[in-house]
Amino acid sequence: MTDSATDARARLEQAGLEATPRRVAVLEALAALPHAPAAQELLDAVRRTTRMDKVTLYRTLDLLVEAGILQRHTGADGAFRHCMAPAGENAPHGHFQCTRCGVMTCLPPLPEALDAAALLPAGVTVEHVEVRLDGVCGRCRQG
Amino acid sequence: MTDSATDARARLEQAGLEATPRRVAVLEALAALPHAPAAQELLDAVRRTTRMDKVTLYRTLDLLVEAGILQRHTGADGAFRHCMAPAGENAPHGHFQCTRCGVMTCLPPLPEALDAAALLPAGVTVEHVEVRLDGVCGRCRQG
DNA sequence: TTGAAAATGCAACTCGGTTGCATTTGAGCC
DNA sequence: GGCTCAAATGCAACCGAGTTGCATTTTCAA
Ligand SMILES: [Mn+2]
Ligand SMILES: [Mn+2]
Ligand SMILES: [Zn+2]
Ligand SMILES: [Zn+2]
Repeated sequence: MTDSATDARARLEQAGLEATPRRVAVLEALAALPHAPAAQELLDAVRRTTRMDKVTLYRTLDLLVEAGILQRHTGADGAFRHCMAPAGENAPHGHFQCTRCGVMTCLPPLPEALDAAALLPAGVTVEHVEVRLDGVCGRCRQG
Repeated sequence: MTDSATDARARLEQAGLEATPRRVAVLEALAALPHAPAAQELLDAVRRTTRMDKVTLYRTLDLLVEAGILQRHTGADGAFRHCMAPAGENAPHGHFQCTRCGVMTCLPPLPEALDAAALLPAGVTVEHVEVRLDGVCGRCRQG
């Protein structure tokens, strides 16, 4: 049993969720990827070790987002990406997405400047802040 | 001929695009809406005055975004929204989207704090900044 | 061991958006 | 006013991400 699997189990049980093989596999695959993958890429990664239907993946992602273990972000292409929520940390972070290869990478925590709710119309409540920088990554820019 | 139609024609011709009835109708409908609609809502609005196929709308939106007349933004639900790009202004603005009714509203120009490319990995080029605040709007919050 | 609840798989479906191709429109020209 | 040809539009079929309903399997507690 790898320690990443142990970590995955710990986070699941800590959230009161059953540590099933697919859920552990999803968390392990996600931890092994250096970026925030789309569902299809994550499914491919999981399937290298575990048989899983795409419906199960989508249901698992819903569950993990609901439990606060994962964060869901909107890609410039309209497809969702998921990344690990830093454990015990609640500072939101933004993402960079390459318009050529589509890879989305996590950025360090945002400056507080964004919390400036001064911009907001009156009477609204903000639950989530999404910041995405779109451009060309080093590799696609012919690095 | 309303002056909003005249404005629409002006912007189209200024961009070197033919001012066809559908294009003018799309720009007029968009200018009349107080927010950044999804394609279906925009199509409904246009159809109150003009017969238009959804494919024509999507092609028109592509064209207007390409010409810099419209901006395209990703909604929290994965569907795109479009809003008028302020003429002659290039400061990016963010959006607020209500998680209950789905309405997306434009916000005033962003503070410069976001341009802090200090957060970025080396070798990347940023072309577009997308900022979206998700929460509950005044009306849905039972105003 | 067994029974019920939860998790998973499979097929069919929805919805936003796209593609190919036939038809119509309209600006430039006579 | 009538041609001409490219651009614009409509229609049908399609695509991919994500969802729903329901049958089957797994898990865990009694
Ligand atoms: Mn992230
Ligand atoms: Mn806007
Ligand atoms: Zn790239
Ligand atoms: Zn609302």
